Amino acid sequence: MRGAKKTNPVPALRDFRHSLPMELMKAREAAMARFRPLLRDHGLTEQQWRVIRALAEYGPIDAGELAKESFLLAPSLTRILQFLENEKIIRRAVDASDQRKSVVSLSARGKALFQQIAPASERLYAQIEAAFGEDRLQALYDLLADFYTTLEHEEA
Amino acid sequence: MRGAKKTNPVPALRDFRHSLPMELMKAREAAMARFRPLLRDHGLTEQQWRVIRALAEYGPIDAGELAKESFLLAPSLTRILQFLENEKIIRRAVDASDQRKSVVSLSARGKALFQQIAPASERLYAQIEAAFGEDRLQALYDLLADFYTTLEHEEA
DNA sequence: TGAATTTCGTTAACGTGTTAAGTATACTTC
DNA sequence: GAAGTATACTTAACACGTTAACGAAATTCA
Repeated sequence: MRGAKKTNPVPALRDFRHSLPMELMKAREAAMARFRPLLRDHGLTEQQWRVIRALAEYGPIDAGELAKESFLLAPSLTRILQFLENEKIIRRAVDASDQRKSVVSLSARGKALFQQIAPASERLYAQIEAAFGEDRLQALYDLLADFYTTLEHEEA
Repeated sequence: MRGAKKTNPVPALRDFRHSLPMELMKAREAAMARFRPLLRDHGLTEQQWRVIRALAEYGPIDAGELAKESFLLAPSLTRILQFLENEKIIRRAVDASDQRKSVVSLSARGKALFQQIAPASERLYAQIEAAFGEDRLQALYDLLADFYTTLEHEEA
């Protein structure tokens, strides 16, 4: 199917399978399927892990920044932070200069959890890179970045 | 903000932003953001629309096939079919030769709904194709297909 | 035939995605 | 400095994603 030339220049309706959002979803699902068991072993969801990773990289930051870095909507982040705080994986403090803001950081337990999961996560990632090829993976990254940058800067 | 790398609180992992599942998610989100308003105007979610499209293309099929074509898990499809049946957009009948199977098809109303939405959906799609470029879009399709094919045929 | 197994669809439980509305704090402006 | 506006986060409501368990019909096979 890859290089299939279309004999028909203008089909009435694009083939159902040729739906970009669906292709993106399938690719993402194929990748996530590799990570989910690892996270599950530690009682974490993919999104909770995203928050932990963001905190490990960007240190104590407020919830707004954290939402941007982990690409979560505010309501989702609220629920996730409630869970992580309950599990004592994160800590929260009100920003002294702006009491609306809540500054989030990893607790000692959160940092330990990160250290424990990160290496295995990296190994899985390396496995994917090896299977698909470093160059093609980079090409995919570049196209994806171009794609959403284009769409976001078009504003319909 | 984005570039402000502080001294690591925790030893470094691959740059957080270089997470393929997240890049795929962002690209998908950028695309879906264009379609959601249209669907919303018709009271449909993205997944409900996927089911309608699959039924429009593949005619009456059983729920199992429909789940595969629309890339939905069985429990999600069950809920969606309940909704669509309630709205009289689809019909269901038990398969005569296998009473476990439920054969689903679009009702007249469902077909009309499809005809009403499809052209606008195609226009939005053409708009994306024009903004990003037909050749690059094709390259993206190809890479994505290669990617999940590779991962699925590796089986970890 | 009859019991064990498999398959199809559903229900359940919990977490996230999405939109809208709400609350509290900060900012602006007169 | 009080009123109006904006911002940061939370809550609510509904739909889907994911996993597990369940009931009914089909299949296998003893």
